[in-house]
Order: sequence, then C-alpha cells, then structure tokens
Amino acid sequence: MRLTRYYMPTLREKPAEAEIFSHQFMLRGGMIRKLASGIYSFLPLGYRVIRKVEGIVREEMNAKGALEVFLPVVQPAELWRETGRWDRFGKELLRFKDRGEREFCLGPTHEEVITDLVRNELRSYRQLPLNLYQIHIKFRDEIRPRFGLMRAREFIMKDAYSFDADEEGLNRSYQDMYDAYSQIFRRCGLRFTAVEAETGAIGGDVSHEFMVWAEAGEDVIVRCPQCGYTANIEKATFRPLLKDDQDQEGPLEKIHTPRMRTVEEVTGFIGVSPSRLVKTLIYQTEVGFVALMIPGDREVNEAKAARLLGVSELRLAAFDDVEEISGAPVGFAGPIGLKGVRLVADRTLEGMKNVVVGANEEDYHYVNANPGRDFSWDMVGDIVKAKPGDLCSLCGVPLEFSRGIEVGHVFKLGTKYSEAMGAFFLDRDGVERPFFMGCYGIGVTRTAAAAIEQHHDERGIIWPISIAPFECYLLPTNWGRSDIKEVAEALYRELLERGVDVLLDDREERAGVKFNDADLIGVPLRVTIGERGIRKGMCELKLRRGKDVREVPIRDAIGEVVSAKEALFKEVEC
RNA sequence: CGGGGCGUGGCGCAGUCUGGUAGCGCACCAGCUUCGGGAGCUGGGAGUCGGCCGUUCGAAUCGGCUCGCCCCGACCA
Repeated sequence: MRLTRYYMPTLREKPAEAEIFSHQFMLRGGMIRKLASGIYSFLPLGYRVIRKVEGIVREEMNAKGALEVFLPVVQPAELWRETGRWDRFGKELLRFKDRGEREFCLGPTHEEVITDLVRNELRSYRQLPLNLYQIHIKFRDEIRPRFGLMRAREFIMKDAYSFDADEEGLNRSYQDMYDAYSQIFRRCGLRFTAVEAETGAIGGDVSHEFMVWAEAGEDVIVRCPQCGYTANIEKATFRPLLKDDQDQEGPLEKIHTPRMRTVEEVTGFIGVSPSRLVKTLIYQTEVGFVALMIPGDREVNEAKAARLLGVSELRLAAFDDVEEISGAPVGFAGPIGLKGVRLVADRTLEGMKNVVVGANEEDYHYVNANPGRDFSWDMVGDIVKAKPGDLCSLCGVPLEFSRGIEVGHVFKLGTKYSEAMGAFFLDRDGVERPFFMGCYGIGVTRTAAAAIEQHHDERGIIWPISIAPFECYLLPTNWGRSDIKEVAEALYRELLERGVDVLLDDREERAGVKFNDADLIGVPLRVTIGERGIRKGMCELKLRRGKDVREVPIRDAIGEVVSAKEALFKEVEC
C-alpha cells in the first residue's frame, strides 16, 4: 500500500478522552474514531488489525473442526423469554420494537439463536459433536463504556457453541476450545493466562477466562507462585487460617459507640484491629433477606455468597430494609437478637472468640461476643474475596495479585439452554436427550486493544507481527530525490512480490514526520532509504521494538526483510 | 441512577466571572525556502460558539429547559 493513496489520519496531540495507551494510540494512529459513547468506527488501518486477529481466530477454530456461521444481530423477544433471560439479563440488553410493536433486542450473545437454529434440525447422535461459530458484532448497553475498545458497547466477538451427546463429549469439546484459545492468543503475541472464573449471566458450571496481563486491566487475577493455581478474584479461594483462640471467653458487654458506623470508626474507638470486628451485611435475594457475617477487614464476594446460598440475585438491601430488619440504622447490625433472616458466616470466623459486633441498636456495639454462647449462624462457607496475604488453598503459599484483561471466556453450559428451549436429539437407544452445550467467546476488538496495552512504548504501538496492520514500513526520507524514489519503488515492488505486507511512505513529508508516524502505528519492521546510505548502496533495517539500526546493502534488503519477518513470526507461531 | 466536569473550525484550547469586532496552537490548501526524528516565511479556506426558549437595543457570555460527552461511584463479560 502507498501512503499517499491510503487513509491514515494521525494526530499529533493526545485526545483528551483517551485514558489508557490502547485508546490513545488507536485514536492518534488513525485506527478508530468514536461515533457515540462506546461505539467506534474502524478506519482502514484499524480494520486491518481486526482482520488479522479474525484470521488467526478463524484458522484455529477451523482447525478444531468448528464451522463458521453468521447469525442475526436483531433477535426476537420470544426467544429470550424461553430461557427467562428477557427479564433477567438487565439493562445491558438493548430492547426495541419494530413497526408492528413486536419486541426485539440487539444480540449481546447468541445462545438462544443458536439453540433455536439447531433444535429442529439436529436430531441424531450421529450428527454430534457439532461446533458452530461466528465472528461479528455484539451490542451490550454498558452502564459505563470506557477505555475505547476495552469496554465498548458495540464490539466484535467470536462466539462458538458446541453440541455434544453427553458430558464426556462436552469435556472434549471444551478442552478443544481451551487449546484453540491458547493457540490463538499465543499467535496474537500475547502474554496471557487461563483462570477459573464465574459464569455470570451466561450460566453453566465450569468456566475459564483467558486473561492478558496488563496494568490497565479491569480484572484482578489471583495466582499461586508455587503450584500455579490461578483464578479470577470473583472465584479465587484461599486457605482460611485455623483459629483456635485460647482466650477465655470474656463477658458480653454492650458499649456506647456514638455515630460510629464504619469498621474503622468502631475499631479505632474500641481499640481493636478491624479483623476482630464482625461486619453484618443485610442482603436481598429473590427468596428474602439474608445477613452475611464477615471479618471487618474483608469484602464480601457476592458471586461466592450467591453460589453458597443457591440464589441468582444478591444485592445489598436498601437502607430502609436494613433499619426494619435490624432495628437500627445502617452500621449497627449484628447477629445477636437479629430475627427473621438467615445468618450466613464466612468460614474465617470459625473459632474466633471475643469479637465486636453491632448491637442492632443505634450507637451501640457488643464486645466479647462469642459464637455458640451469644449467637449462632445458620450456614457457614466461603463468602469473601481473597486479599493479599491470603494463602493458596492447595499449597499454603501466599497468593499473588495482579491485573488482567479478559479477552476470552469458555463455559460448560451443560443442558441449561437445551432443556429450557427443548433442544433434544435421539441417542443410540432411541431415547430423547438434551444437548450438552458449551459456549466460547473471544473479544476480537478487545484483543487488539489488549495487544497494545502489552506492547507499546512512549512513541506508540509495537505490534506483534501476526496482527500488525502492515509488516514492513518502507521509509524514503526524501521523496523529492529521484535516486531515493527509484530505490524505494523497486524495493516496494519486490517486497509485494515476496508476500510482505508493506506500506510505502511516498508522502512528500519531512523525514521526521515519517519516522514519528511509523513509530506511532507500530509496524514491526522499518526500512529507511535515505541520503546517508544511498550513495554507498546501503539502506537501513530496524525493528520497531528495538534500538539497533542495521545498515544493509540495498541489493540484500529484500532477503533481510523476509528473514526478519520470518524470525518475528517464528516467535509467535508454535 | 447518584456526585463532579465539559460542549467555541478536523484536533487541543482561550474568551464566559464583568454582554458589544469570535481568537490561539496544531491540522488543511497555495507559493517560496527547507529536507534523517512532528521545518520556516507569506498568503488562504474553514466555526448555526451542542440545541431550544427567554432576558436585552445587543447573548459564546445572563436565566430556564434539553441533548451529548468525559471522570468518580453503584453495576457489569
């Protein structure tokens, strides 16, 4: 491609709204432009990157025997009502009506559509297993889009759905996808990890997220340096320290704690550490209120608590409800004398003695409260988030915490959707059975953004060659000089012939402008043809990621570029 | 949805308090000089000051309403 015939509006200044590197460099590099909040247009350069990511995804999916389909973005409400998700999905589901007042939504995911597609056609175990996938637009009406492509409302996703006859088959399909995903992200040049994850709105039992390590990531990853256990913070377990307080149980005492609502205020006033206070939080679920008791220095993990309780909805109760249940304003709830709600304790509370709890009375707390003697709980389990200092539940080593970007998510759905929507097949014995389904997503646009978060410097992007918009940037320093121009044209033609994705900067710009644009858009290889070398028959070859500039004879340039390209590909292909 | 902020040429901003000629830098166009890390000079094109209603002789500026965007929080893959 010749730059004079290309459309690459680069910006010298940093756009005000860009907070993270990927957002900033994609805007500045003329790759994306915002149309509305969380909605972006892709310009030629940006779309080339997307196409390259898609190409890798496609190859690896096809290699596992998955078949590409193309499903509608607009989906009828009836389908979503069958699975109950029309009501449960929440406001992320953008709903609207057509002229006939029929209800529709923009697809945020496609389980319903795919299940509907196969339920009438896929009737025999002989046709299984089957894996269908597609790559196209999803729309989720995010409450707060941010960080450019990282959390957009409209985004490109690869989603795949597997259908198997039984659990064993599902396990195989799941492992296939897990392997394909590992291969895909490796080929995209990303450092990543797969972690155990929660299933959220999609549902199912087993799930892994593929996380790209990056400071800008919105997810927290917990990892054991010893055994390699890794999990999303939503899922991470840890080993509770066994407590067997040898202290004598002290006398229960109600003390005055005027206007002290927070853990810090109360424990500071009484003079104990926050871990000695038991927070009692009133939550609302679809089957009534519950009270969660956790140590004062920890946070509730709502996903874990919901799972333990077997509820699908769990949210903090409104202030009014808290007052009605505990008989005191928020901040003074406690287990002693609390009536009418189930009491659920975190397992780290077991064995603790002489703790501080709310007294269910404004401005009062109890000290020396003891489980068994002063109160009891209905249920105990793991309902808190792991925090730094906690130990691996497998090997007891302190866990490490870091940040990541979720670029892929695989789920074992089981029969949740097939049963809800009546998608059955006949097995070998002629018995009707629901499909065992899996679903597998990759955020294509997010993957491109994640690559930038991981591969950039202060000047711009440093694309892994496999997803770079171009492989080689041909930079004649002065287009006005005929000798430079002729060499550049010749190299350009030959590189094209040798299958190199080359961008020729034939603009009549100053060299500095060209160097800066080349660095900004992050093309991995750069060949400079300039006055310094041309008389000696030399040009320069440089890797975007390094500092070294290598002088090579112009007659060897093609071979050098091709082998440099191959070397870079070798790093990411396995 | 709660809190905060911002809408002035393609981008980044000043001007708004204290009403009266709409300005700067970058980008864009033309010419000349320059030419290896975002050149200089000269000339030029481009703005319903987010929108509507109001106050006023007169509104980017004051008032009301409204739309959009950004940040923090709640929420979420």
